[in-house]
Amino acid sequence: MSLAHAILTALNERPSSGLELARRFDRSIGYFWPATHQQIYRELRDLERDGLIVEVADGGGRGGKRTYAILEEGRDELRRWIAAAEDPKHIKDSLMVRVRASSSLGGDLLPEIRRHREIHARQLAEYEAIEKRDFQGALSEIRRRQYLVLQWGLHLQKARLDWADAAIEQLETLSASRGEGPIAQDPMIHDPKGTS
Amino acid sequence: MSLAHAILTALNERPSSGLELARRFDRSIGYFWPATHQQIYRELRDLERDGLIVEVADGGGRGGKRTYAILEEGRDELRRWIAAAEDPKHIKDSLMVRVRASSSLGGDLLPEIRRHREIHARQLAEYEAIEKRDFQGALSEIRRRQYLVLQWGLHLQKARLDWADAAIEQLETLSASRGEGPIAQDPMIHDPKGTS
DNA sequence: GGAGCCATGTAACCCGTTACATGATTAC
DNA sequence: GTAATCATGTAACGGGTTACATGGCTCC
Repeated sequence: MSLAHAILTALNERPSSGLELARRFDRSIGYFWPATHQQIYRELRDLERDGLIVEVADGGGRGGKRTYAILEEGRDELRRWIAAAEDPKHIKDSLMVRVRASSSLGGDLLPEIRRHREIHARQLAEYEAIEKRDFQGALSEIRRRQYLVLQWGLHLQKARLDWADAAIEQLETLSASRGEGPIAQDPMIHDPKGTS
Repeated sequence: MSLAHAILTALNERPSSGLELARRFDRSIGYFWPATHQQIYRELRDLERDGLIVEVADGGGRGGKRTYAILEEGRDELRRWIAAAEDPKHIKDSLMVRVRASSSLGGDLLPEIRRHREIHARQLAEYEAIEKRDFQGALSEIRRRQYLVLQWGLHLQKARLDWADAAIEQLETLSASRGEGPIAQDPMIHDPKGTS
């Protein structure tokens, strides 16, 4: 239920058209709430219908640029949402499921983990470049809060990188001691309490 | 597209009924691929239709327990999927969007961040308990791979905890120096290159 | 025979994904 | 005038969420 709120946040910073929002979502806000232009257009329609935003400087329908701005009702809704309690969502991570699957089925995950390692290293470098470029020296309060968001990105990518490095090391020493192949014939795994 | 694979992974470890799977998904596998019983029943139906699993020890329809086991075709599909390249998915994090929103709208996020801190501290403690209980001393290869998955859980919760602690500290020193309330009257924010 | 739980299932809705369609503007 | 790009939009599908329905078993 929060693509709407992410869009309200973006429009609260600056009135924008759908495509401008889509492009802004490729960076900054989109790092933590990605969205395609199709989703954004649908949501803009709904937000306008609900009276939280308005179209300004109308430029007609298909093909013409439509710029939207947030209304006071939209800010009210944003304030309400900021203050609301909302638990962190569980993260889906197919790589972890595959590691788990490989523990009973075998298979060489090293190339894939190395590939992910590089992706996270690149993302980390990108965040660090943003940090150097935009968050040096004395910061306004607004900027300091934006910095907090970037800091989470840095933390997350570092954690992924650390995990990948540890995993690569552990799997290399494992595969050095034997040839690859299925690890277990028996599908049952060791599970002392039957609660796995 | 990988709830099916998560279920195949679970069934490869041990044949199970729908509800047993749902319960197993509340722990272990479900930490990285959560699923409700409704999803699981739907997926079991489709997997059986596609010939990747079979019902064994049939107990009739509504109200009777149905136990499923993986077929060799299911294992083939799992092997194929383990080896396939699949990029890490972007993570949606509504707390980060709210921090960003609060940077132009104001609002006190400290209570919410403290609440999240406690949730992550509890989850970390849970993972550490599992580590102590199940991953001490010499480990089989199977168990070592399962340990890798747990290690990612530990990394992730530690990163969240660290971020929360840093955020709490920074926001406390900020709010100590002024009263709460909107930070900016002007919805436009500082954005040197217009690329935020 | 009713309360509570185990177990499977249906239905409606929302959101995200993918593929495609169409109009407007600019560059040559 | 046509190709490329900007910009908005439609349609179909699939997965996840929530609420609810139903049958069977056990305990008292």
